[in-house]
Amino acid sequence: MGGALLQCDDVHGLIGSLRHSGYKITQARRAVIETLANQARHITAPDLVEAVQERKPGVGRASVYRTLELLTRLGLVQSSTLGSTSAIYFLAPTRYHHHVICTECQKTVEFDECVLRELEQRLGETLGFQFYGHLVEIYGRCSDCLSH
Amino acid sequence: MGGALLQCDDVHGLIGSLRHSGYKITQARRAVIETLANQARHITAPDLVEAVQERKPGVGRASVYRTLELLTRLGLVQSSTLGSTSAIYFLAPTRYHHHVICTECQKTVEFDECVLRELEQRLGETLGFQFYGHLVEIYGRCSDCLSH
DNA sequence: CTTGATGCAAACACTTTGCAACGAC
DNA sequence: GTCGTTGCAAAGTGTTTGCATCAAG
Repeated sequence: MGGALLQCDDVHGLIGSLRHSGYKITQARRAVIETLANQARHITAPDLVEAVQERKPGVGRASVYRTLELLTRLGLVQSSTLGSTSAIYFLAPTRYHHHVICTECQKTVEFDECVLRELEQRLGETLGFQFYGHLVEIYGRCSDCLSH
Repeated sequence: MGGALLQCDDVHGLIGSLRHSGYKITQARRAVIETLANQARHITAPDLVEAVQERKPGVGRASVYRTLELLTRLGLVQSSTLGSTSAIYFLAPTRYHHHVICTECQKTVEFDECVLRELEQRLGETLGFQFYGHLVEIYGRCSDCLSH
């Protein structure tokens, strides 16, 4: 299927990025990247540890966490918690407002515009879901961090 | 400012929902709800514990976690981790695809459509950000769970 | 060879649970 | 008065760190 090619691209691209930034391409890092690229979907760190060790026994827990930290710092991987270690909670939105987040300094800016209403309606009809909210976060680097 | 009114509405609305569902309105629950409504932004559980205890000393850590679990189950609060206890990680999207998530059975459906490109461009210009990705998750209940 | 990266184990942080006591209704 | 809820403390998970060793470049 098409997925395989994409995964392959992902793996090469990520490894290239690491190498280009001067990081060594180790067995542990390679295994983490391959495993991540293999995921259809989000994965938690503990699940990733398990999956990585299945693919390449002997890789240590800590290396998985360290690789995750590295890839996130380089912007190659994203987490849903803005760098904090635990989940983030927020009131289910009654009015939609979302966040623009600088992944370097964690500065955030709210924006109110919601472009998802129409999409939500359409998806709901197609999939038979009843929706009550959504999370939209846009990641980037702010002007301050860009100028460093 | 307008925020205060909104917060007030939030608090009353949430407490009403709880009461309506037959849950008792306790000091601990009230403190958690007020604190949440007071947040400009996301908050992690540990930070929430601290903030709640500042507002109302004596409230136990466990009650904060239990209230968070309750509110999330009722759809009044959302977390960014889809119910899992730890952060979720994913490759920074090169092609945009997002997820529709049933918060009851955790079933997810991908969709490719991305309506955020234009918004992203506009926001980038306004705010001086350079973006490299975004997270979009739409929460609801799937047809199976709706029919139970 | 050199030095960054690793695996391990111990420390630390976060979350959940059991239970006696309490307080919302 | 009843029973759902609480606070506490202990147990259970998840994450980070120090350090001797290893292996990528």
